[in-house]
Amino acid sequence: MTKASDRAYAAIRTMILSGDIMPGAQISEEALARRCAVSRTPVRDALRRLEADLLIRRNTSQRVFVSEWSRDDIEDAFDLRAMLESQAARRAAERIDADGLVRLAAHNAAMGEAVHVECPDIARFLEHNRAFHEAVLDAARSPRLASLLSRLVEQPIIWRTAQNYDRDHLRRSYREHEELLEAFPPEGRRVGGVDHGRPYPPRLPCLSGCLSAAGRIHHLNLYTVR
Amino acid sequence: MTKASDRAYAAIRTMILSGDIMPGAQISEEALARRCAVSRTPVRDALRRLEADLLIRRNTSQRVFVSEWSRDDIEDAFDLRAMLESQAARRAAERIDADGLVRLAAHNAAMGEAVHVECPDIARFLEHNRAFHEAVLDAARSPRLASLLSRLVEQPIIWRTAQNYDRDHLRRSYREHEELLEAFPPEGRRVGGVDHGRPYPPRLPCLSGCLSAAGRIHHLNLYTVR
DNA sequence: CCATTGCCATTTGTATACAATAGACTCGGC
DNA sequence: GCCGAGTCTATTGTATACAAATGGCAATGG
Repeated sequence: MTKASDRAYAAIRTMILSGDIMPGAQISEEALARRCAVSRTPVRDALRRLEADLLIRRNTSQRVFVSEWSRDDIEDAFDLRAMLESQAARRAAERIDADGLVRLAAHNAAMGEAVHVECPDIARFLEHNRAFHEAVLDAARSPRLASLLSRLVEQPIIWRTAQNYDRDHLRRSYREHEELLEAFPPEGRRVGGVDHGRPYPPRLPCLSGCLSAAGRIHHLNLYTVR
Repeated sequence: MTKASDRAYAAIRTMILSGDIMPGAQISEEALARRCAVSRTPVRDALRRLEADLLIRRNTSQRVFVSEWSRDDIEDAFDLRAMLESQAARRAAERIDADGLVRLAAHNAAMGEAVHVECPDIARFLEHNRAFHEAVLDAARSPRLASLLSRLVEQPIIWRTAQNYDRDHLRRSYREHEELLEAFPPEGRRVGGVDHGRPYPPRLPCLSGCLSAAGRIHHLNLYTVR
């Protein structure tokens, strides 16, 4: 049996990400407890975690509301994510082992397969994409970076954007992941600032996001050569 | 009367930052509750917040330990802080108002007074330094950025470093803050990508930290022209 | 009509009791 | 002596009762 607080966390998080409770809405501990069929104690626990995730906020008297997202917030979240993912890639380039490179390649290959067919398997693509990013973050070996980034990658606006990717977006992501992989030098060739004539650490790709004039996100990209 | 959970949070946090409980040590909820003279409930609350601050970690069975810091962790924390403070300064440059500029100048002036005398007032310097950074972050108007950064600025290693600044470090900080202030264009001159012949947004200073060979931090700087 | 005050309902904060669990330890069996 | 099963203890997880505080609302006075 999983813990009640974990169930509550997952349930409330899903409610927020899916838009089941609207941004700006107040949510009371008791109401959530009833919906999750647990007592207030694990709900309180879950709310603290969701607060750290920035999915909820508290007013001055500790009442809880679902976070709202202004256009400025969204741009900011993209900028921050871009910076942090770049940092992850830089660190990963210095630390990733042969195994890690294999795993990255496998995930990206699966992404390619999922999208280079008549009827793309979006769900499969997104899952391997997520795993790819997770693997890069893993190779970066920075719990702090992982902790900060996890607060950003699953924000509602980014999550919803991913749901609306079309095939071109997906192929672009795939291609850019390839570039990142090529930029990672193999293990053991990382001394003296040079890797086979190329400077080391390499000039790495970074994430990019495109915001349309209306504030709708067209393409949250992943790794793009800058 | 302040809330018990706030008191517990502050008390435990101080224990950790001051080294009163050693890094790596296990801490039980009940023991903390006794030391803080509150029940376990507010302690649990405090622990969730400290977890988000990365001051504690949990093992697989949810037991709580004070975070440990490897040299790699420390470098990483500095890099991350540098990135995030830079981002804050960039955003602040586009958003800060006349009032904000005045406040920044006042804090830096106070820092200068505190350190350009025979017997520097370190505590006063550090307080205004903190306020200066807070004001920049405030002007950046990004709750997300503020949330991420707050997880990094008060980490034990950085905190202890600040306690050991000597007068030269302090003067260097002061000077570099001046440079940052000069780089901020006044309100109303921020259109068209040019501010009186200088490109806008300006190439902004960023934070820098110096790590000695032994892993001891010599100077955590604040804003340095890059 | 508006502002102020006091009351009430709602919501969060805290303590405590008890349940569940993980890790340590003991005691046999081999 | 070593290994494993079972037990025991320390620690965390959950429910619940009650306390405190906040915000809304209505009554009252100007």
